[in-house]
Amino acid sequence: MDQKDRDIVRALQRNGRMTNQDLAEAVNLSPSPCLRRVRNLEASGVIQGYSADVDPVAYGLPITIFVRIRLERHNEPDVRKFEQRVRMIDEVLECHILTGAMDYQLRVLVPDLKAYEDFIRNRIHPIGGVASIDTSFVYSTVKRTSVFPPPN
Amino acid sequence: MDQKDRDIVRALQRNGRMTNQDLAEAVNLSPSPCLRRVRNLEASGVIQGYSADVDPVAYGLPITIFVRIRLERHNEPDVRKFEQRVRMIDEVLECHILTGAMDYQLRVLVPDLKAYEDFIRNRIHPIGGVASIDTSFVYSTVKRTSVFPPPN
DNA sequence: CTCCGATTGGCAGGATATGCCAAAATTGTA
DNA sequence: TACAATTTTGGCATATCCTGCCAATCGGAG
Repeated sequence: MDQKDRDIVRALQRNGRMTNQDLAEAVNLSPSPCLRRVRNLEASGVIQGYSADVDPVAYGLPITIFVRIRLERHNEPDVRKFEQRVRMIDEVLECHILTGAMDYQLRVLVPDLKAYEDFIRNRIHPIGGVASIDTSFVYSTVKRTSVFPPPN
Repeated sequence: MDQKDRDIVRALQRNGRMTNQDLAEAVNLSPSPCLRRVRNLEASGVIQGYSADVDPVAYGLPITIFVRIRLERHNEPDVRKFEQRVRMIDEVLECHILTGAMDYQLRVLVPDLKAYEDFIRNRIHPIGGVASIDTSFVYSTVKRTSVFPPPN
């Protein structure tokens, strides 16, 4: 993981479908060693995959919601059960554990408010053991990039 | 934006570098119309781009932070200035406006705590007009996907 | 200066993308 | 229901790109 690897990673974050030839040129390598570095980054798990960035509104999911959830009990079985169930919910694109009060923050995508009500009532509440739910709707997005900051 | 387009989108969210031939097979099309649909989705802005998914720890940015910021004044110039400055900060990968109290939520990536202190002191505070900052560190990530839920 | 390992560059064969045209399917209309 | 206009599809040929192999180069260590 040297400077050249970081250059490659950032170039592929900017455009994950650029040809290996263009990538090689962008990082001042010839195609062969460039491709080998990319394959190494993939095999070692630095590059976990590639994905299309899609406009959720155009796709039909105009409502993004950040949901913060706190559990009643923080014992192993309850935590495990909650996390396992959350992973299976398609509407949940992200779920992080935040330091502090054993809080979860979920990023949820739904087509309308009715779907969000369904999500809470039929997906979250049935899991059980939820102490509180705090809902924050995304009004608009000021910035969204997948390119990591350059290392200094 | 019919069902086939949605299938294409979700397949490319799962693997943004799959060949057009494989994609065509996955959505039951021949390569030609499949590629044309992809190009249309790109040209119409549904597919905004492609990016490599990179492990931030392996890259050297082990600390993810959600920062919630509230401004002192919500007038046009202050808001515009804040958003413009935030967009220029490399460490900020996301910035959303949350409904309710004109709050911002930022996703920030830094190598260590010192860098976060620098970020707050030298990037956020100099903007001015910030009333409060609430910091939540990500302890671990339970789920993270870029594939949208299927439409039902 | 010399040796050794790692990295690089170039080449050839195979796979993939892409533009074009005819065929098929779909939509709207009477 | 039948028909016509439009859209979408499938297949082919060419051009581009990927990828595995081998020799050449680079960078340290002794």
